[in-house]
Amino acid sequence: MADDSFLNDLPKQYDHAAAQEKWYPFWEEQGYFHSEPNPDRKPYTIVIPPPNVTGALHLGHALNNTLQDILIRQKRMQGFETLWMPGTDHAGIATQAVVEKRLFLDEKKTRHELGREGLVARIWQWKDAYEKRILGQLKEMGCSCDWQRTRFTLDPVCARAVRHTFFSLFKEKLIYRGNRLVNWDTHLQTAVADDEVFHETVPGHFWHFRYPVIDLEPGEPTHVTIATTRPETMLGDTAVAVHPDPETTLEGVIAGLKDRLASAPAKEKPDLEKELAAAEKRRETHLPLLIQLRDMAKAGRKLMLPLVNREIPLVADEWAKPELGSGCVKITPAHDPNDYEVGLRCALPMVNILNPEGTLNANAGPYEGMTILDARKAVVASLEEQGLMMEVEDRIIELAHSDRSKTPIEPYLADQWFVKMDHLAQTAMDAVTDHRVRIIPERYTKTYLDWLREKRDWPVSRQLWWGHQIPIWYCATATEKELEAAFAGRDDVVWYRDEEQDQWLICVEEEDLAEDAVPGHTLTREQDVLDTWFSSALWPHSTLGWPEENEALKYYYPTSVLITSRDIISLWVARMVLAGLHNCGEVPFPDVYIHPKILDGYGEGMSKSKGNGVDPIDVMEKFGADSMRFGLAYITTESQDVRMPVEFECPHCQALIEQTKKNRVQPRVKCKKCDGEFSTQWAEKPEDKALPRGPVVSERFEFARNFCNKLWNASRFALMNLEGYVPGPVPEEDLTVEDRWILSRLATVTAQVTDALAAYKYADAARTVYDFAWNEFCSFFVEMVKTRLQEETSRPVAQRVLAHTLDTILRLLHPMIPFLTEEVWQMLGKIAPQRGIAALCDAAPSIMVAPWPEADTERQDDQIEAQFACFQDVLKAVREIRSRQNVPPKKEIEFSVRCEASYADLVRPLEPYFLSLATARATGWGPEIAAPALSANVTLTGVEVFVDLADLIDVEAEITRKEDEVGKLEKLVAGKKGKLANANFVERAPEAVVQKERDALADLESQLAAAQSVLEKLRDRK
RNA sequence: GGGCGAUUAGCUCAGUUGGUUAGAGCGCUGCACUCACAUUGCAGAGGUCACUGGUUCAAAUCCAGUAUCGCCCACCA
Repeated sequence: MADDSFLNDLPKQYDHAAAQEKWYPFWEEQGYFHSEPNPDRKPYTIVIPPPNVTGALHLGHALNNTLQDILIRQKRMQGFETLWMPGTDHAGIATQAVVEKRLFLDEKKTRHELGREGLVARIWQWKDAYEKRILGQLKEMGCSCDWQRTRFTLDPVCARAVRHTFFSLFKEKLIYRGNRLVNWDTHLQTAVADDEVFHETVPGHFWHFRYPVIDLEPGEPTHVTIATTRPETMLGDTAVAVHPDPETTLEGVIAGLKDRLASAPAKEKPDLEKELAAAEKRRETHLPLLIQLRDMAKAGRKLMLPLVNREIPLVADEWAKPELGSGCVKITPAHDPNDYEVGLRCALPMVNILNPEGTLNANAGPYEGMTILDARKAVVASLEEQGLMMEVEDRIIELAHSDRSKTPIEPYLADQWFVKMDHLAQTAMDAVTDHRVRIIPERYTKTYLDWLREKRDWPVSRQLWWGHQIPIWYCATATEKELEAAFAGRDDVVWYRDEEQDQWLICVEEEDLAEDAVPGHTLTREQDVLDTWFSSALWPHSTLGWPEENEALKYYYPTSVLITSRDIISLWVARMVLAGLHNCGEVPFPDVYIHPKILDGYGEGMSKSKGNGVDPIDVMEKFGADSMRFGLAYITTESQDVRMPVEFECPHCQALIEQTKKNRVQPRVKCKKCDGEFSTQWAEKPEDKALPRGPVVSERFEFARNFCNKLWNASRFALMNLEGYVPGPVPEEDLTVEDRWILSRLATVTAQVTDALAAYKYADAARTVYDFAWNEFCSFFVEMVKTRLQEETSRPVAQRVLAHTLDTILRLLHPMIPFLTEEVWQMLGKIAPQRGIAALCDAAPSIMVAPWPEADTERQDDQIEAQFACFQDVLKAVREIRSRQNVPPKKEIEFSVRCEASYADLVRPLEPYFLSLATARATGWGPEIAAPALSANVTLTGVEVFVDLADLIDVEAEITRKEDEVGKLEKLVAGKKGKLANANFVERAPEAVVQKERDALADLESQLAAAQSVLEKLRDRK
């Protein structure tokens, strides 16, 4: 006898917190998350996109990880040996920046006061704290990662992979060092990548000033005028450029404008005309001067750079646009990307005027030591003093800022390390074009290929302390012979001569080199660390222990799918593909699924800096992990990003306060309902921090919470009614119509959910099972089974079908709703340990390891489904009449149905259910049924439902309703008639479509006739 | 500047290869709480599918253009 005492204590509402606390540790103890290579099963592997240890997870992470766990759990149930590899990313610059910021805020200390070791130790502490928090959040979400394999991009296993990769790229000469212009973050004192730079518009000025011409000859201009938004950079100017062919270029511009004007729409013409007039005027005013200057440039003439009194050449270069400004442009190769290119083309010296921390260096002469802004003021003042300053315009400037420190970026010349991309990029492109890697949705392949096509070399060095230090040692003094002697017999050391710097670059594969590794010489190690993406690029194989040849790597690599967001397709996905191909000779994954982005109610991305970010922990506390997961899966459609309006929840009265662009950046917000105040993430002052915190939540998860609760209660009903359950096969003839209907639908739904998940159609899977569980299982099957459970004879079969159907629904939902399904599974196992209709199965000890349902296609029965649909139609008609006639719920009514005899035969077996589902009793079925004298009526296709309510009926209401119905039907009939009267349609449309329309017309006409006849009767009786 | 995507009910979204009277959830209206569930049930109202053209017997769906919004990439002395 099963112990079912727990049934008395089941709460009416699903207690998500209790279930989560109970089952996650259980799964862990059972070792279900852990995977080992198993030759008897196929592997299914996902590596987590490692979250940055900079902070806690946000809702985007919750979505990303939910989608991964859904696949992992499903595949595990399908019998794959599943590995979900978890881990975190050290996120070099981002993490160092937050820790430095904290250090300064809390202790007023800079990293220089702590030193490299001290700071790195602090960052490890930070990492430990946040890694714990991140992994904790994943566990709370129910993620079934193999925690025993947890990796960190900076741990020894990953470090070894980084060293080996760097070494082999260096050996193949795919890594080089060069003096290049980089985006310099003067605050963090490091180069940052292009993608770590954002632009912000700020008000600024556009200064026009002039440089004197040296050795002036008669008829020549005394000065050359140039303009800039950054006048202090003139200290680093090494030339002024003018276009080599201003005549043709200007003519070209004018011709182009004329062409455009000819074909432009009227509303753009005035602007174009203005532009053309300006260009033509310029031909008169500027061109002669530009030609003269060009000739002077070709003659090698020089200008005097004021303030620092340096002679600089006038050069001819196409970068100077004759149609813009004065037509001349100052060239500062060390501090501007375009000027840098000009500098290379014209072999100009590159004068760096900046110190790493953003002050001016000795090259700036009298301005040495000043900050950029101070120098700017001083330079402007000096130029004015010397009468060289012309006009000053106000101008809005798009200023580059560092994403990490939020301070302005300075273009800066520095020694940097690069990975040569031409060949590597090509391999990554080929992998996608020949479909070894498939990107889903497909449109993102364009993003991927477009970026790779540029094949821009990848700058991989960062002047940071937190990261993989570049394994290069420098030696300027040794000879090649000495190196050969020192590293004789070692194939883990290679060296090249750096001609630019006149020194040896020595790279070693694994062990660090000692200072005195080359006798008689001192080696110094490169201080820079590698770009974070360098280690992330190796993630799919480094986590499996590469370069070590081990069983896990062989078994799990390549992984099965990568699930990520679109903003890192180029940064990460492309680099993983090329690194995987380079290191392992195989793509890292055959599929890349790009999921939607979660936006707020204004259509903006969520971020901490906007204050609209939702913390998954808050969502789970309010709705439960199951609801969050289901809600996220439900919105994951292929086509679209998703808007999720967010609200503050008042901690005093739980009222929801709409988030506006205004209040979401305030440190405190007042509740509109209870007037209580609460703090937000912006609270910094003690008086704000003292207030209770108002979490940012979204009501979008409510429907999922309701669904979970519905399931919980349906399960509760089933459990409470399985008393005396005896397992056993059910003979086919014992199945009722509703049994066969639900089993048919169950087979279809099982197939649909399985197919949807295989195609990454999460929303389809979620919607399908939601509709089935709620609208078919709960609303019909459970309701209908109630009466059968009351009777001894029908009870056993009813119980078996009920248990089996619930069992299958639970398994279909488990990947999305893991905790609730396990909770019910365990209870169901106690009462009904063996389940099934034809063949019996012992319930698995956990739903996590239960087999994924197979669609029982033999049970799919269109006829039964059609029969059931008829029943549902009539039931709905009866309910509608009840409702619109305001019949009290407990009052029993009678109805009759005029229909074909065959229709009557279909529905009659289900006749008793009209009583339990609509408190209604059928008095007659068939073609001979006559309309009662006074009736409420619903007309269906070939079917009329009558309720004789004699003196209770609200005749007036029925007349109005019927009139509306007749009007509507008349319109439809007219529409159809028109369509069929169109010879074109009848001739050209496929016969089947035409026939369909004819049938529809006939049907509508009969409905109309029926409705009219009822209406007439009602009018007569009035 | 280049590319990608979106625009369907008050809100958030579905809508297969063009083909019945365009759907769901929330919200709204009415009715109903001993009987699994009020986080519920039953019923109802609510849409010129952004706009303008085109293709077609037939367009929410295909094509072109316009408008608005979002995202990515590049660039701006």
